[in-house]
Amino acid sequence: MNLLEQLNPVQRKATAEKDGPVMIIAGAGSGKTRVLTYRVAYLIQQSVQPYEILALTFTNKAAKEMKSRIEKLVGVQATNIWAGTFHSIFARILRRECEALGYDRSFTIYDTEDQLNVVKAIMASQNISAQQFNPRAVHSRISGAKNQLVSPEQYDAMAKDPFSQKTAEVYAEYQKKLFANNAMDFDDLLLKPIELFQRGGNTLEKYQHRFRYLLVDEYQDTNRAQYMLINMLARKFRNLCVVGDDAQSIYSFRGADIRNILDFERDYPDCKVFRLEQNYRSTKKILAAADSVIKNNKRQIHKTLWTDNAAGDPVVVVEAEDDKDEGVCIASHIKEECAKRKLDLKDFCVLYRTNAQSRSIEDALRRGGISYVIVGGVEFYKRKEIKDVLAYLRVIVNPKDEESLLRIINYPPRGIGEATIERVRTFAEQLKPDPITFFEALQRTLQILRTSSERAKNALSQFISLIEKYKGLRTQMSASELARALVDELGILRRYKEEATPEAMSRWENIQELLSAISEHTANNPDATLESFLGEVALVSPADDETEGKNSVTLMTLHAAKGLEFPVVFIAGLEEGLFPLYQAAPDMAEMEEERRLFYVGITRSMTQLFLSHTRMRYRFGELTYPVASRFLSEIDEKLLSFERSRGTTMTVRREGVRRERPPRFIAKGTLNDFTRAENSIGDESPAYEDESQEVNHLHVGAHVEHESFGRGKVLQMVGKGESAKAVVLFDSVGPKNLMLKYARLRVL
DNA sequence: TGGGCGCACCTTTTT
DNA sequence: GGTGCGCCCA
Repeated sequence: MNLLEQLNPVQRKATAEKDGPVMIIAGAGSGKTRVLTYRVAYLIQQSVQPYEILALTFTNKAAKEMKSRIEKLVGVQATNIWAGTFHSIFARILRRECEALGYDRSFTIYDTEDQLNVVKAIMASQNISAQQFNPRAVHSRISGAKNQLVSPEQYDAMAKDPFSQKTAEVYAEYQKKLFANNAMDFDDLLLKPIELFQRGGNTLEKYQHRFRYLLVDEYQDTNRAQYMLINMLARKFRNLCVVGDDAQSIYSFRGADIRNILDFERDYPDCKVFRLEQNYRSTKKILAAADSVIKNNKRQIHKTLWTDNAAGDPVVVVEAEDDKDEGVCIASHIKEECAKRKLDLKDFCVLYRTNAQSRSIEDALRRGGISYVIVGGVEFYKRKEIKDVLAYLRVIVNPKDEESLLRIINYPPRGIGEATIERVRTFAEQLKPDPITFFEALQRTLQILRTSSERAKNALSQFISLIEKYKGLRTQMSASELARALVDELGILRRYKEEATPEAMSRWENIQELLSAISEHTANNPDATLESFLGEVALVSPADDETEGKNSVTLMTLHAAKGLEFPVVFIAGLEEGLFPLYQAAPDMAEMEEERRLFYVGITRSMTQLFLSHTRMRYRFGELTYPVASRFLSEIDEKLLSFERSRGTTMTVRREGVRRERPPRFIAKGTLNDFTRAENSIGDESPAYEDESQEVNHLHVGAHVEHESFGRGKVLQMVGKGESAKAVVLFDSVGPKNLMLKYARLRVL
């Protein structure tokens, strides 16, 4: 098969430029992934060994997609290519090499929550007031410093104001703590390899030879550390191909440095630059809209996107009454377009700036009977019950992981309280300067703790033997068997089952799902271990979830949408303050990034684009009256058609009451008064009374309908009178615990 | 020691 | 509107 014949002239040239530095500026929808995959296939065709190729992406999804597309072109050889996210590739390298840096191979990867806990613990131990200095802000500074390759010492030297000085103290301690815990955070996964490569010896050379051909996707989103890594690896053979689009750089909040792409030609004066400017995705009007927006940004690489596609329909701007109405408008447009253009639900996607916005849209879709999937949202592996079980597994694998140890030492409750933990701490302190891990301290405390209660002592010794037991079992059982045995012994599932509340039931299910995930991992990988599972889990993102195959509307944040395309796209919440999002005064650089984000959103769309904003929106629990986004006025008016909803599409009776009163009412009091008054209106309305009567006839097994959750079955009744509750298993959302007083259930 | 309740703060966006 | 944290009581 001649690969090159299937490409347009520029794509072909970019693909066939086998050696030396290459930069491909790939506009939205210009076949970027195609070029990347063909390039890899071409390299292999030109006798480059697959294992000599390293392809770096930002999401697991992108890596997977690339791999499977390459496999289609070159067959099973593709499995030998190293393709993955920066974090997963370098984690893999670190597992092999970290002993040179003093870590064990079983190091734990800390997620954001773990990182924040460490910061909080350090601040507490250093008597830094969490009131005065926000731990989140401290953590974010630390992470920022790490991304910029600023060491604790350097940070300290630059710290002028009190906040920075405190941060410097915490930063230094934080690094020590993580090392002592044999743990790395996300930033370490990039920093430590740099450290490793800079140490001298032949490690760097080894990997330079190993990865003779480097490809980097989304180069515009690389941060300082990633930039360093790429350049270190590429220095020897200079076969570096980066692909990116400065107009789609949307991760500077995470340390991405747009200069990396803008300065590539300076870094590699002999580089070949190719521009992919033909867009194969969108209609002329959509492309023109995107262009009219992005040209308001000052700093960008010049390029002109064009397309042979049809002119297409105008972009529709929808003004909705409020956030609920916005959802309803979206739902009705979806139905309408579905019928008119013979589209499937999977052809639609709804994008928003913040996750919080999904709620009202979900409600509307649910009521409209439109099935949907959310990409992202609450991450499975961040749920409490999952993190609890994972903490056990982590401690079994890496007993130095104090963070996880503290999480489970008294979970499930076994009578080891703060006092006992404090006693162990003091004991460990006494042993200075001979540092021992917290787990070792626990073991030794047993021998010397005479003062503490017999109960605490027993609890401690049981806990320790439990951990020891499973550490021993690791060699005799598969990861999944061990996890099942552990969960069983802990009685977590039983506890949740007995609790029988909807939350507990959902937690129960999640743990089951976790166990299946471990089984699946064990089944899929011949050399699967607990470590390999934990390592993988630490780096998955919710955007990696499989959503394909389901015929549903896709809901996600604009950030999550990068790299995807849909025939019909809705972008919701185009209001000043929300999109562009700002907290304080909007700053120029941030505004340009917001604009690029909007550009990314627009260019996801193939044939139809809807942009919506509202006249009223609930934010932070309060009603606000937003102004339409400046981005809307940046689009050439000739490309737009306007539409206004009067909100009459709303069908629920309670809203009917509210609509008669709104702003006039507010003028008389504060917003809080309004909120309260509004509730009492609802509570006293006859419609509500009627329904609550009906509820009295509820019984277990009854089929009911809820205004937003749809149909369900009553599993359990709890309490009486005012505080009566029902556990209802809904077809759409699963189990829910509802106060009968408020939930207006209709018996079917 | 643990659990329950009420309040404050909140929210970008993600590996 | 939700979650995490701190306080108070059994």
